[in-house]
Amino acid sequence: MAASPTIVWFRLDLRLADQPALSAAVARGGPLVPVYVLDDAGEGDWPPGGAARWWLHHSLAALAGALRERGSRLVLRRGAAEAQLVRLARETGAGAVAWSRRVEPSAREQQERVTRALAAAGVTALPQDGALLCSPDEVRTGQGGPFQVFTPFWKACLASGAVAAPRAAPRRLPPAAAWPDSLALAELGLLPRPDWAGGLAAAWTPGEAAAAARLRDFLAGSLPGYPRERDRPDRDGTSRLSPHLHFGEISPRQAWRAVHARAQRARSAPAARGAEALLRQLGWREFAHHLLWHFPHTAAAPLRREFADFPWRADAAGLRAWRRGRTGCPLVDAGMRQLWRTGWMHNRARMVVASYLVKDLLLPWQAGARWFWDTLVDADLANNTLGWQWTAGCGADAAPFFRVFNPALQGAKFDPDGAYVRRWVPELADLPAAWIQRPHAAPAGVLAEGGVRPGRDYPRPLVDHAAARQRALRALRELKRS
DNA sequence: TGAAATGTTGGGGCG
DNA sequence: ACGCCCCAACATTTC
Repeated sequence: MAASPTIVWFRLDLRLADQPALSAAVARGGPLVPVYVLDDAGEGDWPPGGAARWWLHHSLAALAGALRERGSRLVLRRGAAEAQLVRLARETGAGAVAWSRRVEPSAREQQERVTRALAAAGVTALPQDGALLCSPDEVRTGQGGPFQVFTPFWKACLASGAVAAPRAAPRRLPPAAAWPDSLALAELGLLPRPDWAGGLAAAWTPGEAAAAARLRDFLAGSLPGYPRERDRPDRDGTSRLSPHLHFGEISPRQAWRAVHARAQRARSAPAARGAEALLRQLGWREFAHHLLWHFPHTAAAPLRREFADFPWRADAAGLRAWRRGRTGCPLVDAGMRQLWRTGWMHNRARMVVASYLVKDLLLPWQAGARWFWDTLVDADLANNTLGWQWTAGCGADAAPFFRVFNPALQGAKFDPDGAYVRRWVPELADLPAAWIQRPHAAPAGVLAEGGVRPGRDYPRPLVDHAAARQRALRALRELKRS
């Protein structure tokens, strides 16, 4: 008897190569029914934000195209995943649903609802691992608990066994005998209206093929210089793989193997160091997912409970200025405007703008996390949570709260010519490098020459950094006393 | 995956 | 030649 159809429920794994859910479905031997279900309610407090929805639209388009090339299709549905999947199983006679596990709290609840609904309908659930190198329950401390410090976590991860070879994409996918109804992609309503996504489209190409090309380009060019260049927002030295990894257009193990292979071929010390540095970044992604799995409350609340009472300020105008890149602090504004325009921000700039919001403005990290969630194409709940709690000093292995970034010094170190600021804050472009990171302190003649009238062409600083730093340290002492 | 304050050292100018 | 001071460079401590 021929095997019944299998539904491949695509989630954050929008690829065909090294796709465990797809492999599991193919292994069952029957026809495949690939589906994507847009289930905003199922994402709880964190449905994808505007930039991520734009990405998702184009990634789904790419996936649908790749499926068509293999004789299949992508069915699109909207609504509660459990209801849609059960309905689709009835429509197609599917006997099983395969998917890739996720670690986000809402996604876990959604998985449980789906599993129950499928069981009730007599359909087999085939959940798979594959979004991570180290499944969260696989690595444990000596005491058997979850890790809370990166380095031992990463060591345990590396020691937990060789990374399996990624699987190639199936050449042909057995089509359904009769295709069920599908929404048109546009009906998902993922594209912004009015269309503000021009900057995103100029900066990015979503989809599995583009992800592979991005990795190839990075390996061909930037890998040896990566350890130093990755810290320079004025250079193009990062991998830019983050949105591709978030949407699963490339698997961490594909990236891992490619980076390793490239470093071995090169047999050069810089390439080897570059490979190690990039893999370490993959490690932070693993660590973030490990933490969100074991501490699901941390997307909203600090991991270190004592920080729940931190005396944050309320300052709507300050928050607004930060969001729009009008704080009067050039490196912060450059980062925030790069984010707004392209849906992405250089990691060094992320640390600086985050430190500025949390410590200079003394605003809650959750407000920053929410803005990043809405504006980043790579918005990922685990990574975003780890990053913000790291900055705010309230997370696992976090920077101590008293570690306050000085934006002008960070600018001098990592954007020494001011090229990054010039690019994203053009009203400062004619200032000399010596003053571009702190125009508020520049002599009047320098400002006049550069065509900058403080408060008119460029905002005066919201806060004086030295004073703001002292205020932040006072707030920390206040917290410690209570 | 800081920065500022504070401490130490050592070379050179100078009386 | 010597002691003294200055200060840059570096190290350590503190937030």
